[in-house]
Amino acid sequence: MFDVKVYTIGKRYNRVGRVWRALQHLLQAENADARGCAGAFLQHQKLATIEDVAAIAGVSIATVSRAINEPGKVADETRRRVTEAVAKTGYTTNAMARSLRMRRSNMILILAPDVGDPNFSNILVGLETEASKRGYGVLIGNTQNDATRETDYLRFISSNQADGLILFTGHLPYGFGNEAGESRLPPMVAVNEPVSDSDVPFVGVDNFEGSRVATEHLISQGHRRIAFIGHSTTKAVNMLRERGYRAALEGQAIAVDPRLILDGDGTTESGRAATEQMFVRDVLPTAFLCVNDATALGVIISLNARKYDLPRQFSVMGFDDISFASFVTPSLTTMKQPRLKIGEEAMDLLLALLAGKTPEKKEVLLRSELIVRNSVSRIGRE
Amino acid sequence: MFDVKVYTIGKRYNRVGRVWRALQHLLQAENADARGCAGAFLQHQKLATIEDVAAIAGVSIATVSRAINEPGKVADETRRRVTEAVAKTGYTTNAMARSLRMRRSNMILILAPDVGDPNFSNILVGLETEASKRGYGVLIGNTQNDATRETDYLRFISSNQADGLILFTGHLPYGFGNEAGESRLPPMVAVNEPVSDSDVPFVGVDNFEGSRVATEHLISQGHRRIAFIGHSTTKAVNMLRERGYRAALEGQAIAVDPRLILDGDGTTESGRAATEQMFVRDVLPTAFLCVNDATALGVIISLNARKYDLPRQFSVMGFDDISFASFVTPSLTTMKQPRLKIGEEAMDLLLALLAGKTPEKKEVLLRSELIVRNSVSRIGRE
DNA sequence: ATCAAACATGAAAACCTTTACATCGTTAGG
DNA sequence: CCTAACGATGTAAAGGTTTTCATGTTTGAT
Repeated sequence: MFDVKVYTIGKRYNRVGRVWRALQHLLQAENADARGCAGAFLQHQKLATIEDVAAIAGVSIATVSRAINEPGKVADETRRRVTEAVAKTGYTTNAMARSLRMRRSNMILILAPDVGDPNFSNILVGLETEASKRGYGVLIGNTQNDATRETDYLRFISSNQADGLILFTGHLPYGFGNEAGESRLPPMVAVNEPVSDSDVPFVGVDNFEGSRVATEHLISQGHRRIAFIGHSTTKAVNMLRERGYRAALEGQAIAVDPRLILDGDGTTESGRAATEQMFVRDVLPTAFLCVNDATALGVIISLNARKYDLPRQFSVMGFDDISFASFVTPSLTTMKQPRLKIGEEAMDLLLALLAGKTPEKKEVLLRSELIVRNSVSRIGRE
Repeated sequence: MFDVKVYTIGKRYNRVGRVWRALQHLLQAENADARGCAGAFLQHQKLATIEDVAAIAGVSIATVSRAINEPGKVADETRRRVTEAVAKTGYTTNAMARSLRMRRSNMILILAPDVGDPNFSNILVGLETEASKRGYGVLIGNTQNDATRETDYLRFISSNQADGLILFTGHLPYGFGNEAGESRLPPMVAVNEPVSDSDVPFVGVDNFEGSRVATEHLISQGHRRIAFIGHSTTKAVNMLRERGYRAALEGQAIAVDPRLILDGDGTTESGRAATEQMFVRDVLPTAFLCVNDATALGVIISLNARKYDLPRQFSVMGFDDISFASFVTPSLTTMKQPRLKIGEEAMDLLLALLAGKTPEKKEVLLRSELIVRNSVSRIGRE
């Protein structure tokens, strides 16, 4: 009994305090107005709160909240008054309070080893576009493959500042699963590279298929001795692209010559080194299929340095279609990754996960597109 | 009197509620533990709160907060107990609650017309690195020069989700100053392009000086007839670079030939168009100073198409040193923008503004660096 | 006319911190 | 011995939402 009474008085007290505060705000707002725009750069301006709006509209804050978030649930007339009050005060929901209450920040953290990577940026644009369209914000973390930084970024997750995670890194961030309390993985989606040894959903290009198409293009131009530059036993992407290459050759009943398959880690330097090695060994192809554009560039540089006339004497094909592919001489024939689309699909998938849906597939593979430029020619005299 | 009594009881009640809740959390945590890692992907896991920590350490939540944020203010023994409790629970401060209370989110919003722009990414890396080092997070907004999107991103500012703003856009975001309540500008710093008609602090490269150095380099190679490609009456960057070009010529007492100054908006296409125009008019320079690398690329493509031997017959110089500059044939001699440094300085300045400091300068200009490659040669027979 | 269901709104709890103020014990200075 | 100052800690308010539950009102069916 006593408790109940206390309660009631407590309520009253509280309510009065709120209204009073609301009035304070209004007064301050008017003052600020009178002062003109002088305080434009002032930092801790009092912004209008939901209470100010409620006071003006003559309703409770609950109603204001509903009018904004579930317009169908309030009477037309009330909604009109609230809308008007919002306009008058310039009210915007305080996202912090909202997130605190809803335990959801509507933010996505993107972890990438290097934001400057040309392969990265357009995927990022896609991610950002889709997120923004759906009312989410995008937080970026540039890890530079540094374990400390990766761990550090997890604070965004554990402190509720981000609801989900996009991984460009190809592995789970260090720092997950160390401490008992730390082991909580947020919903996440991998992009660019699949996360090894895990069931993290992946969105990316179909590397096997793309590489097969690329090889078939070379074959269609009459090439039979096609080198593959970029063999690797560790990089998943390289392995898939090599498999596509092999599949295409086998499909056309062309024997795979192991001397035409050279190691490479996907850097320009590795492309050049591999080419030089071929000349040293004197086992030459008529066409080079490179694991990516950067490698192809190395090959082209090496061939140009040896004064070969491209693409007459050698054809070179890349993969990815990164920005400089069209600027090299000869401009690079390659497979274009649908980066924008990859970003959009990945974000879409992540938001679905956040909404509690279980995706039907753990892997979304998009088609790459053959971009014909000038680095591949029909095989001629040679 | 009565009020006071009510108050006291209210407190007790509240306090009991808190402890009870804290115990609940602990129980749940143990349960979760017992269940193993099954709930790894579970979304709304209850995380440990400051109250759990307080309960375990046997202190009040205020003390926990102090132990974490102002370690000097609590006794050694207490601090030890709190630290231990934090470790045991895996507690992380809830950033939302913290931001709400402190009215500060420790987030910076970056507004850029196109995140994919090669000029952009390394500045972004610099911005991000510095922000992260100082405990700030970085939120990106890709506006695509769309007024609607720019306005839309302001919600991050007005909803307190970001404390400051980095502008790549060269203008204030649309939507500021429209409504009475909307006119509040957060602290901001411009980068890449200064914001016209405003006193927004700018961090960037010294375009005038850089362009002067570039021109002098061409002069030092014996060139006297130097074209400037990229004249503009609207773009501040173009205007500054043209002024640097003129200053260098005048410094060496070389007359400025207006027929050698051509319009250009900084795109590759504009570089090509300008070059073609020169051949049509038959007023030819020995060297092309281009307003940026993209323009230079257009010039090179055009000259290559006309089968000129570069750099023997024409020298071409760029500005920016974007990623493909070293891959073009001939590789591009250019002025390198210290992008990482620009990003770091800009973020440093913004954080200083946020801390309430008034910067001494409204403009931080960094030196660009001459990168000598193969597109410029000493003038020879011609 | 009666009752249930539907509808519109309000009250207050909950989300989790930080911090001004109060309290209490200890120490130093007079 | 008294007081002041100080150091360590606790109490509760404040920050601005969303949402459950309760309350009162209207509608519709019987």
